[in-house]
Amino acid sequence: MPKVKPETSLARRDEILEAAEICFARQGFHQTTIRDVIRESGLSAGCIYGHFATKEDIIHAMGERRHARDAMLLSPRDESMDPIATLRAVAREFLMDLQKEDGLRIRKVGLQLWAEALRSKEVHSQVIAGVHVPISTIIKLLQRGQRLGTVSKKIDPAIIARTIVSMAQGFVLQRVWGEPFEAAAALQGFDTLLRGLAPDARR
Amino acid sequence: MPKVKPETSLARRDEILEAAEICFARQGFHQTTIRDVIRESGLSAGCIYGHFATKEDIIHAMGERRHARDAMLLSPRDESMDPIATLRAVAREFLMDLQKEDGLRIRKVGLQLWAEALRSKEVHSQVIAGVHVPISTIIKLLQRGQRLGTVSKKIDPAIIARTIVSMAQGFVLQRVWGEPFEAAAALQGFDTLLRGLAPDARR
Amino acid sequence: MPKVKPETSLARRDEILEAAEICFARQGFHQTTIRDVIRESGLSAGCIYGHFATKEDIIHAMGERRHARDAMLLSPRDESMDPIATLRAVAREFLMDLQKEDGLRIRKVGLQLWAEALRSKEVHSQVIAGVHVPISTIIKLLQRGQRLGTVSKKIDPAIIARTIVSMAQGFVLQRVWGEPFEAAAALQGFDTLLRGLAPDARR
Amino acid sequence: MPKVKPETSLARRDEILEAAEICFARQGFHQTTIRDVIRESGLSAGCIYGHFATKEDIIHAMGERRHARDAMLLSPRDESMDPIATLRAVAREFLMDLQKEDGLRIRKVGLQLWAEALRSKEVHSQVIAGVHVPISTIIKLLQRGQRLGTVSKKIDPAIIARTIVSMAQGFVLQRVWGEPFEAAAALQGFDTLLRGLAPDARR
DNA sequence: GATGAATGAGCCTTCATTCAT
DNA sequence: TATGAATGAAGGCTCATTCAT
Repeated sequence: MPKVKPETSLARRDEILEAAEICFARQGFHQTTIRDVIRESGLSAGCIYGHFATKEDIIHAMGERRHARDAMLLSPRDESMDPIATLRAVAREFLMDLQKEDGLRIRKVGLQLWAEALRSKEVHSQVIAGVHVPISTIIKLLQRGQRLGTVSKKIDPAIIARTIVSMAQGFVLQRVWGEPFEAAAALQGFDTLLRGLAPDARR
Repeated sequence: MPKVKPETSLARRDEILEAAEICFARQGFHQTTIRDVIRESGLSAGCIYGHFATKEDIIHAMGERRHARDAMLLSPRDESMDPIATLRAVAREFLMDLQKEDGLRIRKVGLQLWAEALRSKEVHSQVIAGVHVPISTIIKLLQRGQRLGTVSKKIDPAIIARTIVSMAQGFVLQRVWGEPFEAAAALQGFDTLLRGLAPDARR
Repeated sequence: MPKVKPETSLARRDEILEAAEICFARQGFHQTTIRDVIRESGLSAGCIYGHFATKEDIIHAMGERRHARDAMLLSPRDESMDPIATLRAVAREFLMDLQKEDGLRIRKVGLQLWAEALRSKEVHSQVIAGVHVPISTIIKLLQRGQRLGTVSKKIDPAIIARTIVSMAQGFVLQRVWGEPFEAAAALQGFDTLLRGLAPDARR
Repeated sequence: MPKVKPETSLARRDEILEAAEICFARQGFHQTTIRDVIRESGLSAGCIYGHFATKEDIIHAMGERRHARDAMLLSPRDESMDPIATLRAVAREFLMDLQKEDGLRIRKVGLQLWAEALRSKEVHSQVIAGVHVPISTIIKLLQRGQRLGTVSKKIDPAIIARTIVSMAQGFVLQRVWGEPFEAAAALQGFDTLLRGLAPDARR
């Protein structure tokens, strides 16, 4: 559909997405008009429609962009480290990113996408795929922890992975709403959960 | 604004909200047209606008409705029970509600509201108020737990309360997306966190 | 069309017209809603539609009302007086009426009717009929003046009658717009015209 | 507000106003729908709203247009001529214009504006401004006439100016209603008034 | 007769998208 | 490729009118 060769000006595409992201974070998808994106980007309608077939298309590209950013944030790292420590490090990085201005902005768009996933099959797939990346990473870490004996063998890695991701999602919500839930505090909450993973934690 | 006397037929108002909820859950606020609500409710445009001044107004009323439902779900209960057990019971009830058809439906609308809170001052207030109800309930339970010695004195009740709420929010997200994260599994994850609250849990 | 016997409650009809007049003077016909009239009259929609078949009907009744008032204002008087003096007396009375609050109000509605006459055959007839009353009265006065020798025989009574009515209409316009054109000044202008009617006025 | 650059195609703006004028003269402002203007102009809704923010805006622009046309009609002319003769010439031109098809049409819209002036502050200002142009022109002519001795020193130029304008307004009314009051007849009436201005006209 | 909730046609306006330049 | 005026389907909302009580 895009009428220009993809490689010719990915820069232009990015320019558009950047402007769209600003608008989407500020007003949501459906309150953002193409004219808003035009104004924000300084480009013209024709130009935007040369790079994206529909507004929906821009939303999908936005989803990909978010996905890519997350994948980078949660990319594979030093496998020699202790799994629990790795988990904590990743969580820390994730939470720190939420403190930054543009980390927050993309999360606001992310929340829109979460809602949009209820309506759009395509966005739903993106969101689910996006969630499965950290889940499987965490599962692997927990399994390694169980093998190493630092994680209780009684817990189900799949369940805990989803639990951890849930917590992260909730942190995101409270952050984008501007609630006073800083990275340090969130990390304390996370640590409490980690404590519950210890092999001999009482019940 | 309402063109009919407020005391007349709150039932009619509810009828409209019921229809709107079905539409909103299915298509989102902005994809739902008043015509959709008209079709779903079997009423006329004029009648709807006799009870709500604008579409936005319907969204706000929807927010109140959700808020009310949550408050009921998390209403005060037997104070003689062990705080941790109480916490677990509330969590259980909340998760069971998510399994039911209309519990799910209202959560889908809730997700829309979470997103809407980024744009609308009014919805934002509602959402924040809605979140503060369980937070303060949980804080009180944790403080009682600390006094009774069943909860570690090292944890900060406010932080843990927010962490628990975060987890719940994440559970909701995964449920409304149709992810395979059932109540029982979610409860296991919750229990893991509770374990981390125990007074002598290792650090 | 009115569903109540006409003689039963002309008072109720008048009540409605009174309220409508207030609304019409304030907002014009088309900006006035039936709800406005309902609010102003303290009656109900059903009641109003029991006395008038349509909103258009109310406008027509309004026209009749205005017509009647004008006919009264310009009703036949002492025929023994000097025609020019009579003319002046009528003009004076007319102009004084315009200084009064409710005289002004009905003229505002009258202006709406003048405009409405362009669209509605029915209102057009009313307006024309309303204009012909003073015209024929004035023609008769001028003809008598010509017979008596106080009015130049060179002038055409029909033309001067229309000219006088034109002046009066213009006075009304400026009054309803709130322009500083008081009765006394208008009367001076009128006198200047009368002077031009004198049998030996030079040219 | 305009979504197209203001300098681009004033012609298009005029095209819209032309179509609107036809509709307004035929049906009045409030009976004219945007659809009517669309049909009459052959343009689209979007296009019209690219040039005018609201329907009200079109009405205001219409007022300006009428104002401009009047100013042109009554524009300054040969100052060496006798003031009374000038006055008569202007009146003549004005009355002849009323005989023409489009002169009549714009006067019909003018009548709507006169009525609208009761409701709209903005239209009111336009109408008043429009009326003040001829008034001040006439005042100056009369004052010059008084200096030259062709106009009685006893009359108040301001009052007579308003009187003359009143007469003109009344002529307009009768013309737009289709009354048999032709330019020649109206001019006779006007002459009668002028006669009353002569220095030695009897009192 | 009176009430007022309900009706529904239709209005003004927006906005995603196209296309001649 | 880029531009931006133009398109027109569709949305939110109003309001004259009806009718069961």
